Amino acid sequence: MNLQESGEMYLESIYVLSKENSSVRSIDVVEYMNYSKPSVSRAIGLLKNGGYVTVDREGHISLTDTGLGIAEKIYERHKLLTSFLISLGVSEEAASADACKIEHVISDESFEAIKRSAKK
Amino acid sequence: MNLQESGEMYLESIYVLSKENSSVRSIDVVEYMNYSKPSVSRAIGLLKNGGYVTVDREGHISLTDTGLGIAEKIYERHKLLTSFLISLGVSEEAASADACKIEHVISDESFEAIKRSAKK
DNA sequence: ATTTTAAGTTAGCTACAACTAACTCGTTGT
DNA sequence: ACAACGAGTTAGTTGTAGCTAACTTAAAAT
Repeated sequence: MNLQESGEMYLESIYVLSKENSSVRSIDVVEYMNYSKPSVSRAIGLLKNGGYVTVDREGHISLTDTGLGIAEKIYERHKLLTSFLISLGVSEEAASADACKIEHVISDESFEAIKRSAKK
Repeated sequence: MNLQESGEMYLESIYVLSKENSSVRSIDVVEYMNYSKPSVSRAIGLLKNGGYVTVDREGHISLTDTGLGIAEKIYERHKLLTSFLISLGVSEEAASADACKIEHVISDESFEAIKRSAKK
């Protein structure tokens, strides 16, 4: 199973929610992402199927090692790309929205280059 | 008709091909984008329908003013984002590939900010 | 104890955008 | 004249990823 952009968004959302709350259920993802319950249900099913999350009998969603790795990577990109754009004078809202798009499509090579340049 | 990312790619391709050759037909787009003939046929139909291109009875595709405006905008983004990434030490191939993704999703605000920073 | 609510699932729809197979139709070659 | 080829279209399929409507099931409230 190869993860699509949408899968990465779900993992990132679960990751962020995990940091804010003690447990994450589908309904939390529904509210956070503003998607319908069936859309989230289906997506979580795919992520479970692909070995990116586990769901216990109470519906608590946990990231697997693989899932956590991806979520952390995307989240790091999101934060860094956002602050990079802000440093160029972009508004917070636009920076975050654009980071959200770019984080899924940029190569490791380009991301690392931006990261290096931002560190200086 | 609201233009999707794929529509922008077609317009950009037609624009680039127009600069290289005297006329552009569907088959040229097929070869350039490495898509099937029906995919290109359908896409050109949509672009024609949306007022982005015209096609004469010999199959020669021309950009309308609207289509040209979009193509130029995307192409400018492509060039600038590519050279921006290259200036950060990214390889030409990765820079171009990433620019190709980012050019469709970045906001005007962020693009202008990167443009300003690249000019210095 | 029964009703109501919350959470999740099933079924089926829509849109986008690629694909193959097979067709038309006009130009070129023999 | 007719076969072959090139360009384009039609029909139908696939995959991704949203959606609504309607269902199940378990927990909470009356």
